[in-house]
Amino acid sequence: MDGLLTIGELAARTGVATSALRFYEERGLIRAERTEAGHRRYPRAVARRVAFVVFAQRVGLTLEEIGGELAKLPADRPPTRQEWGRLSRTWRARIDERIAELERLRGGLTECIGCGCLSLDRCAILNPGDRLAENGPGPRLWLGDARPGLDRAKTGGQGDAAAERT
Amino acid sequence: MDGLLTIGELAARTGVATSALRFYEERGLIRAERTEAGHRRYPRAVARRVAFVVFAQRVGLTLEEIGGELAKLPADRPPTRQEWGRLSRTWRARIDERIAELERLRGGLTECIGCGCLSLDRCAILNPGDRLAENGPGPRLWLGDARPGLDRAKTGGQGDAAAERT
DNA sequence: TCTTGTCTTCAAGCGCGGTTGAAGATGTAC
DNA sequence: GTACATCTTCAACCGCGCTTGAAGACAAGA
Repeated sequence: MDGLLTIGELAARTGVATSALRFYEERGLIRAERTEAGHRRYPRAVARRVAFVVFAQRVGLTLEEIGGELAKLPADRPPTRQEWGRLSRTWRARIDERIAELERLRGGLTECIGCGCLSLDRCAILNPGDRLAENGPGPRLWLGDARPGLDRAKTGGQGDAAAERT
Repeated sequence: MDGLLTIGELAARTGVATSALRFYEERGLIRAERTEAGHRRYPRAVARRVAFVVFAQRVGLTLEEIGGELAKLPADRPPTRQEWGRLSRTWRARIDERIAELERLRGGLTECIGCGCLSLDRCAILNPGDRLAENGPGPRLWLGDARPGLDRAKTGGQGDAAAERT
């Protein structure tokens, strides 16, 4: 044991299933050395990367985005303070955005919905500025498009999804 | 026009694609009357339900959960203050939880990760209490299981997903 | 009347993030 | 040397939240 972990050991340490680890590798998020027999061997630093993936997912990033972030970090050593500093600033911003939105929604629970105005036309929360009908897609406007990625509670389909109505 | 909307009109008003509206109907979230020819006709109140769905998705509920919530509300009239009061209390709690988690994660950006301890074993944020390895599943522990549903950034698979490692 | 647009159903497909299972190689403990 | 656990790849499948497309009915204006 050169400080190298088998996939099972890494799974045990990180709490991430082996199938997920292989999946992450396929997606380029982590990498493994191989034994002669073709078995994966993970340097310890990989555990940090896996932890990073889990953390980032929890924050609300997609695996693709996480891959992009990971590409900025060294694969084989802990990141420097500076490297982390850059990264965490971006993340912090995204988290703040999402929190702000949740607070806005929470406010809507009493102010807008509570007052019965969930009738849509007048509702500033559900219908921010009446740009709605003109804009095309639709739910994307409130749901995802404005903030592509964060929480990705619904970046939904794939293409533009330009709805059905002309 | 009895105050009844066609599916296209409802789509235009709500910003939700007709395909999604049919999908919601299939899932029991909304209902439509039918013309002789079988075309859908929506009472105006349905627009409120659709708005509700969008709002709730944004908060982070699944369609199934939203169906449950909608079942508690009248289909044909605006909800009373009391009805809204009950509902919004539960929601507020969920939003608060999610915000709290995001704040915790944000804190981790500097306190835990920033200090380099993303080495997993000592990390209080990634590894809340070391119950991790014992508990079975794994990522579910941090990711979804604790808070089944909210934000559902990852309630992931279906069953228990008891990983691969014994 | 004819054309164009909107509606219907039904089946299939997509992106995401994996899991499951089969078939086989390898490693380890007794 | 023989079990039995762990590993490999590969293909298929899952749940979620829809979208897309085909094939056909219906509606409204010129």
